[in-house]
Amino acid sequence: MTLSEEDYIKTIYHLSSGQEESISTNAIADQMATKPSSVTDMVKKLSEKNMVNYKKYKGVSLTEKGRLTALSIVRKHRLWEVFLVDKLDFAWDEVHEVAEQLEHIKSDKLIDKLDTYLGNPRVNPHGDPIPSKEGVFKKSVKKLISELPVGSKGVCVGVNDSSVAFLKFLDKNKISLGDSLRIIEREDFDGSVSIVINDREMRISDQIASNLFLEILENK
Amino acid sequence: MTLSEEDYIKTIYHLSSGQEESISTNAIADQMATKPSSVTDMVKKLSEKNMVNYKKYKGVSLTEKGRLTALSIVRKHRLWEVFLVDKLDFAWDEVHEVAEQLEHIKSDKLIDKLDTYLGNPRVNPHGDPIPSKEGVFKKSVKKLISELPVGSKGVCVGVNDSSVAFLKFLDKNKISLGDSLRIIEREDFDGSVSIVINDREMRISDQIASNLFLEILENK
DNA sequence: AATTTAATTTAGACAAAACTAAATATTTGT
DNA sequence: ACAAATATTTAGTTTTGTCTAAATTAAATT
Ligand SMILES: [Mn+2]
Ligand SMILES: [Mn+2]
Ligand SMILES: [Mn+2]
Ligand SMILES: [Mn+2]
Repeated sequence: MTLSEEDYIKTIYHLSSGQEESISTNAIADQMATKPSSVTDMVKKLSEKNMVNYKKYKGVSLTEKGRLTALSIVRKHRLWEVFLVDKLDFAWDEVHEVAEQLEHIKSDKLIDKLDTYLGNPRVNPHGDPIPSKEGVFKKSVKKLISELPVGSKGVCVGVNDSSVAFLKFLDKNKISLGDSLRIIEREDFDGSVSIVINDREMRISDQIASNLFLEILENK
Repeated sequence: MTLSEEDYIKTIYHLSSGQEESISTNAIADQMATKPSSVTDMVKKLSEKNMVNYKKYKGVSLTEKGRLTALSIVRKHRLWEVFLVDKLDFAWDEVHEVAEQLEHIKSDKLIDKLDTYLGNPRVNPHGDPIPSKEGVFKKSVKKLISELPVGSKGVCVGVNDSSVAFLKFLDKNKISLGDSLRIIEREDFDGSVSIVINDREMRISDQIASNLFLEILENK
């Protein structure tokens, strides 16, 4: 697999987000900042190599072989991201570009040893799950805090309402995407929720709980 | 700079071993396992970019710009080798191939932080010096035991042959890089050498003496 | 259902980096 | 000095991955 082939496979994987979905030529071209005609060429080659299912004008989907290849690249990408943040002290938003290069280094031994060295992490600095060597990983499911039972644990990954007011509230209360959060108690009366976030306990209203997504880690 | 250009620059640097020497097309082709005609093409391109001085049929040498570029790649290569051995527990002879890939990762921040993380090492696991960010490095005054007179004292800093067999021999005989060593006597008949290493006297064959580098403290 | 619009593929071109075979320059040996 | 051997360059191809422009197919609108 060339670097370019790997990036295509990974993009197709991300666009189909684990599903069997058929991905369009234009969607891939947009995502990769390339031209649809280039995508057609590459997709034909990947089809020859049994990495994707492709029929003219009908879009493309990963074969099982392609899916496993994608997961192996995603595994490398996210392990390197952990390395950059945990060991080299990069900020979480600086790592993606470098990991985009490092994910293409060819050495099974390297990635095994890196995994061990990092303590076999299961998520990257953004909270995305890291597939195992065999391509198994905990599929992440994001849900609103208001929809989750007491005791749930997860990582803040998104907002439902992205109004300035809501984002300002998050800033003021030192809540950032990527923060770990646990639900301690829910008040039936008003739907307000006690949470522990970054080792700090606080109470949030139902309006807040209905606007903040948690990524829950469950077995796939 | 493309990956390929970088490998050419680095090869030219190593073949001229720091000197102003003019390097032949065939020497580069041999070293890189490629064809002389490919070298000619690349050398023309590097000349366009002011990385090398080139005149038809007269060989090639690095410009100052080319030399600094080479040193930056060597720096990355050797820092990654330290990382692989010190942090990931690779053996000496396993690191070069992976470092050959890692040296091409583009990120100044990455290599700065890696350098800090490793404790600003000045040599790689084979005892070769690591240039600073500015391209300055201590030119190694290391010599093979077989080339040194009786009475020489020094520190083991590198190996010539990094084969598994040789590294295993060193392990078995508790010889590590950093150990102090003194040459007691040399047998003319077979070139074997008596040494004192870590207050322990032993005799090593000419083959061993020809593969172990000392950094000299006193020469007498 | 016909027409317009959008998506996709094809055809032809290009740049990078490699190759082979042939031409040319340099070096070596007598 | 000159022929033979060797080194180097040139010319022409190949592969990979990209592009533009044109043709074709599919989808959306009237
Ligand atoms: Mn990333
Ligand atoms: Mn990538
Ligand atoms: Mn090396
Ligand atoms: Mn390399």
